[in-house]
Amino acid sequence: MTGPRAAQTLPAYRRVFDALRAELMDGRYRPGDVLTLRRLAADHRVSPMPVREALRQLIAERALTVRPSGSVMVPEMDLARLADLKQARLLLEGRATELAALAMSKERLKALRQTLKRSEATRGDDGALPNLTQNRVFHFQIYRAAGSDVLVPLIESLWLQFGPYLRIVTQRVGTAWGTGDQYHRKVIEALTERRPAAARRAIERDISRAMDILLDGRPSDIAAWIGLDRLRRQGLPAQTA
Amino acid sequence: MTGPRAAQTLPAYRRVFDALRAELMDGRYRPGDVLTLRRLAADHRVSPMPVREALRQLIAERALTVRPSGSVMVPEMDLARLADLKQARLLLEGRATELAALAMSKERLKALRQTLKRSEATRGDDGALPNLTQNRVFHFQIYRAAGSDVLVPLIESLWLQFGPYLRIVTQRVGTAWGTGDQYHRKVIEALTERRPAAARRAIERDISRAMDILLDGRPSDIAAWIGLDRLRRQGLPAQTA
DNA sequence: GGCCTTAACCTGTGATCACGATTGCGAACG
DNA sequence: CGTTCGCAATCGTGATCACAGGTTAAGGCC
Repeated sequence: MTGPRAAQTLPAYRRVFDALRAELMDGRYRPGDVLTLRRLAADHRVSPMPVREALRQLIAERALTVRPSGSVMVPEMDLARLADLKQARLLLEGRATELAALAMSKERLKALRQTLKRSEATRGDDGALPNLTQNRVFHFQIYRAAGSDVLVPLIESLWLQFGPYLRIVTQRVGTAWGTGDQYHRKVIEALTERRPAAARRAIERDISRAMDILLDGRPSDIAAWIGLDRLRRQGLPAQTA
Repeated sequence: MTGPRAAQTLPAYRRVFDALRAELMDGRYRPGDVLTLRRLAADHRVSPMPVREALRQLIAERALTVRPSGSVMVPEMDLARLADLKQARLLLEGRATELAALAMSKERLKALRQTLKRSEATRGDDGALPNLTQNRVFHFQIYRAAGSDVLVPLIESLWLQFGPYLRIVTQRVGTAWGTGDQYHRKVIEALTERRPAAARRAIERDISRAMDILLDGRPSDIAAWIGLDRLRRQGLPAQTA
């Protein structure tokens, strides 16, 4: 278990990378969380070395940041940066959706409708996690259909950056998140009719809705989400700021 | 020389990363070049380990790709991907320039004009390398002025991707590259007058001009640039395809 | 009793080693 | 002379170890 990938086996650093990436994008980590090498190595039953390689990749994607001491943590960000991320999302995902409207095949449209159905079916389940995953699948099915191998990785980087804040959305809106499916329906409609501008506007509304919940001027929710750990790190009693 | 950064000393993997990144962006490597760990380690007088970390970051930025065997190489790309990169550049750098036109300060404008002067001064020097570097400095001075910490890294990723092909431009156009400065003058003009739309159009023309040289339907130049190594790798006699 | 010091632990960094897959070069064969 | 086979050098991967900076918490001193 040491040489290059043995036929079908992925290298250890790849497995760790994929696992962390998915967890970050689905909001399983919280801003400010510190990831230590030996801890992650023990979790994944590998030596610290493959973990280092995986973390380096995630750092390059802006999914993680390096603290002055050298340790790695999930980025914290202010409202200005979230607004910046929102604008970048509108730009890139809007364009990708336009391109998808021109290139979308019948098969992909069918698969997209199935994803929407699955999302509606899991609504109201125990946690927000399944819905978040379904939402991610929905969006990237569209973006991949755009046929741009350049845009998709850039968009993935954006999702990795706001991923740790994404769970706030589902926590806040609760069942109201189900209405997100309605935006998705509009997107599918425009894609079916091959109307790029309409599809872009629909996806922009969906993005704006989600990001505006974070930007809503109610920092108490963000504080509740990221604050616990930060307060705990500072040794203060765990009470809301 | 082993612990975390000793006050002012950057870690080894950071030094290797910065060096490789600059070399890639300025086109010092050719598409298809294979980078081996032990070779780079010897070049930078470090062990293979810091090199691995540096390469992982560059792979995540799409500046390098992993071959099936696991070794790392400078990506090769076809015209379709170059066209894709061009579109992404127009989108992201166009937007960044718009933002810069609104936020550009007098000091930054002055620095920008100095960069242009330096570029005009080095025109006709021995190699194309100084001009490429000046060109890069010029563009990123603008993009950084946009004030978006999200957009700039994405644009950097794009530059890293077409960097290995960039030298073809200067090889082809020769002294005609000097006229690139004229496009840059137009950009400065629009930025000075705070006209975002005009600034975007000007930078788009500059980008299109450079990328179109690569897309010009004359693959012989690209073949001459990337072909030597590829042919050599395939064991064929080194003659133009 | 409060504050400062100090020692032990934990962190990331980097080198070295072992292992197996890959690659390339040379020889032997067609 | 061209092709193919095989061996040897080289490659990437991953584990282990040593080291130094940073953090924490306990213990001693004022």
